[in-house]
Amino acid sequence: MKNTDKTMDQIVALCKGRGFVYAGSEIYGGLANTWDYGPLGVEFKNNVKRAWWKKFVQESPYNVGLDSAILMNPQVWVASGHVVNFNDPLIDCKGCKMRFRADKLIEDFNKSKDIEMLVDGMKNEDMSAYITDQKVSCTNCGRSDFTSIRKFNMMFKTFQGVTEESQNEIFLRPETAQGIFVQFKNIQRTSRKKIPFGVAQVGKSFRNEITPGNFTFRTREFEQMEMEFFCEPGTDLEWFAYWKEFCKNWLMGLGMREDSLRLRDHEKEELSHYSNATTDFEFLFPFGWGELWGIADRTDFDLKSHQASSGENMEYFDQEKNAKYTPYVIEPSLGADRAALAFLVDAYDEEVVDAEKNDVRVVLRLHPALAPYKCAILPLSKKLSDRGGEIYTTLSKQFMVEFDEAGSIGKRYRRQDEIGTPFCITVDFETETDGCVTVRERDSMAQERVPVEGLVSYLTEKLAY
RNA sequence: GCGGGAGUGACUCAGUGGUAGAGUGUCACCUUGCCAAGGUGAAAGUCGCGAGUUCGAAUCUCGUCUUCCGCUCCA
Repeated sequence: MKNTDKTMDQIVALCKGRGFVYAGSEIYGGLANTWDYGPLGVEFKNNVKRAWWKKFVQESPYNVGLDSAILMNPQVWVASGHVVNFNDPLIDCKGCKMRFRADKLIEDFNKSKDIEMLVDGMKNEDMSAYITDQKVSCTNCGRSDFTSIRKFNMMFKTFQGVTEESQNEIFLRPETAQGIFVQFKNIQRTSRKKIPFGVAQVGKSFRNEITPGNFTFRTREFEQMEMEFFCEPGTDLEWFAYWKEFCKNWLMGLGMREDSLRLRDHEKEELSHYSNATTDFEFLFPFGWGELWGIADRTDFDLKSHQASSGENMEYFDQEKNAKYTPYVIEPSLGADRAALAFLVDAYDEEVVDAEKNDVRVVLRLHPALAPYKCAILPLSKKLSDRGGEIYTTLSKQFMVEFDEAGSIGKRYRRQDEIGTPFCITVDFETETDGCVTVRERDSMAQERVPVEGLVSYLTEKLAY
């Protein structure tokens, strides 16, 4: 089943119906584009994050972790360029009330007139003047009568301080990366890491997106899994290629399908102000290709900015080479919610069992490492519940497992298939005499007889990744 | 913000003026002994909210809120 044959509605329905993701604040009518991860969703998303951490921190000889604060000194965002650059110049057509991004409007206008011009970096006043002078017209109604340009900063603001007079305006971080940069010296010193090394972080970020949507794909509150990899200038492109491959392998290792993924290198003109190479990992969602993972060579932009802004020396001293330099940075930045959604979409499958009876088996073919439950214990009869309960107690010390004795065995298999449980264990009447249970595998539906004593090691081996 | 849809039990919907119904799902009991839908029963909705018209509103009118899709993107 191809991803484009699926609909987001199917995914959303499954998520809500089985407790992966609910709409936020639902009893109050909701709050647009907020989502809560339910009992299965939190397991699943945690597994995604855990798998990432395992690959990028635990198993990596280069990397260490960090968990920095969401609230930071506002000066951080001045230095990073977010105060200046992280806002969109919005402009409204007075005629039809359509809203545009001023730079986009000019670009589209120029394109239609075959005018070559660099719009990026234009000041708002200049854009305003250009729009008036050139009689740039509204792409919707054709009139050229616009409001002035208003800046729309995408950072969430809040206030710190108890009394109103003492309150300081601060921001919720729009990316986790800066937390890493500002702690670069501390981390380097205390971890005794030598360049090249990386710092990984998982955490919430907030962006006041003008257009959120597509379920959990673009939300204003989201979770990132970012790494900043510090390397010697000149070796950055090499490392860029290395991490690109590394990231791809991680996705493939967790069962992402090859035809769901494509890599797109940014053109020179497309690169952001801090980058000299960027590659987007795009995933084929039911609504089309969407960015999943951005890998950027951020050069020494951030460390240099913070050094200039804070006065703190951010250089690294290479003992071996007896040289001082500001490291270059490779940043693979992945959205945890997006990654989770991508794996979910990829895994979703409908299997027609009997077309005449309209019988469809929904299977979530999740990689076992990502599945909320690793295994379900299903006693064939309620008379076997006690034995099943004992097995549950044993296994639950090692794995996230479920126990279900309600309904026919077939129905219970279906329930587990739908939430991606890779293994089901049935306790039957032979269990008492031969000490074995039947382990049934989700995708192949193959069954195997396994001794109860050997279950933990059996599953451990099966679940290793 | 603009344009267009939509709000009835958890889900899908029926009900167009006489004060709510079905299927699915959930739960209990029985049945079932390895791949859904067998039986009996139960819980669950002030029909988004407010006002108006009317003897009477889920149903008509107005307002309001929420949500979804599209538009301005890039984790």
